[in-house]
Amino acid sequence: MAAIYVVEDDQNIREIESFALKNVGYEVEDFDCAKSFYERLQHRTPMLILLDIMLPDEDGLTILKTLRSRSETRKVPIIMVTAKTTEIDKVKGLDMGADDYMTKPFGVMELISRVKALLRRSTDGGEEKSLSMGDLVLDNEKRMVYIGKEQVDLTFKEYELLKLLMRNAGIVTPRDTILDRVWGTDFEGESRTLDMHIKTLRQKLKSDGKFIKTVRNVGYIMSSD
Amino acid sequence: MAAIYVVEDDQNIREIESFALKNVGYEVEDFDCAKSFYERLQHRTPMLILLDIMLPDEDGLTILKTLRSRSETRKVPIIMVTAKTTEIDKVKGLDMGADDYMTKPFGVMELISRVKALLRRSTDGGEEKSLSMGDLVLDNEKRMVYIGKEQVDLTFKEYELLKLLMRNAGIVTPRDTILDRVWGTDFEGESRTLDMHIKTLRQKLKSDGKFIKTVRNVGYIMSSD
DNA sequence: GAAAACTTTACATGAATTTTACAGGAAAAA
DNA sequence: TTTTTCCTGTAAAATTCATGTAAAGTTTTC
Repeated sequence: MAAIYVVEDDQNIREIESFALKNVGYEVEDFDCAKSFYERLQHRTPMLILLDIMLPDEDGLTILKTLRSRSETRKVPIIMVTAKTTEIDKVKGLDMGADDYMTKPFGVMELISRVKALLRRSTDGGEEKSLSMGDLVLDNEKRMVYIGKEQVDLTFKEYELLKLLMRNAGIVTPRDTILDRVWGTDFEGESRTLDMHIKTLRQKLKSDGKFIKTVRNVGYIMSSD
Repeated sequence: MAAIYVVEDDQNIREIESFALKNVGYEVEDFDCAKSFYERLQHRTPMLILLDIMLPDEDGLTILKTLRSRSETRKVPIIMVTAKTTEIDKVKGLDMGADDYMTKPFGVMELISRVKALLRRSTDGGEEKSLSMGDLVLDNEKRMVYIGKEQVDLTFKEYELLKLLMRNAGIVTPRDTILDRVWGTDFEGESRTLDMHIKTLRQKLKSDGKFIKTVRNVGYIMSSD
């Protein structure tokens, strides 16, 4: 699971935030300036960012704008944090695309509940976007399949086939149904086409290939046991 | 469907605009002065207005302000048109709430695409100021693309294509969608037009061209890995 | 009317898909 | 159990099909 990045120059506040979040199970990385934050961003994209508006080297709003313009971070939820109540209204008014705002000082509970709410919001919106089974993940947006971190290169039919099987994980999909859904209703004549694709799929999925099981005389089923 | 109103005193330009828009299927009504325009407005509200800044009887900016103050026209998308480049900056600076700006002379294709984009925007969301991926930057305000410091010269379609791909960075955009978004709904027949533009785009982006990946049987995806 | 932008045509290329042919092995029949 | 049958797995060859590319043609811009 990705981490939460805390960007805050005040050491005290940073530690409180960091501690609170770690305490409820999140992985946290913290930064005291924009520079180190940007550097880390090169290597890892967080699942949420807690961003202070006042930083020694760069204005929080500028950072926000930059993050929103980069494809890797465009969709990362961001909570802006500021000390002044007056300032927050100004910031909100600008509507720079932050997902939430908080004024310091704030309670630990408030922080946590806002983070949770935001994460819930950002994942619920993107439902059905991916399917997974164990370490096997099918990402429907990228149209890409992963075994853990490793990317698996599938052709069109292979992908459609796997998607169908994963959608129906745990229940048998008859051959006819597969041919119908993946190849189209009017696929005529007997041939080894489907078997062929199952074979290459199993091969490409390596050890995860065993998730695809043959149900003799009926079809195939995908299940993790 | 509602119409597009073209308000422009120069007969030549008015006819070109009018003709171009009608040609792609819009219903157009045109006016050579503010007076007749206002009269017509009493009876019918258009879905978009193309408004020249210089008119014989009333200043375009005044008209704009009036339109924005009336409840019936407050939300109608408006494109301001002006002859002088210097003037457009002034107008933009004032930020009177026009939705887009164009300087004469402009190409017919640009006009149509801006109209389409604006109509789409008025139903969808807004636009980003700039997009980036690695050292590749697309500046939507300057309407310009850079590889690091170096400026890349793109044609209109190339730019729109790249913008679409970058907006959807990380997710596959199907061919149909691309044709629909960049070329317009009514693009008929199979041809290699899209491939052609992809090819030149890849060429012009040099090493960054590899960010554009083809997803066989589906479309294209832009991603940095 | 020249130049630039865009589209079409025609063909090349190579990946994806299907076919063919046969091997292997589970279930059914003897 | 043994035999037979039928279904599925596999490999290699054949074919199909989507995309890439160049060049010519058309439209648009200036």
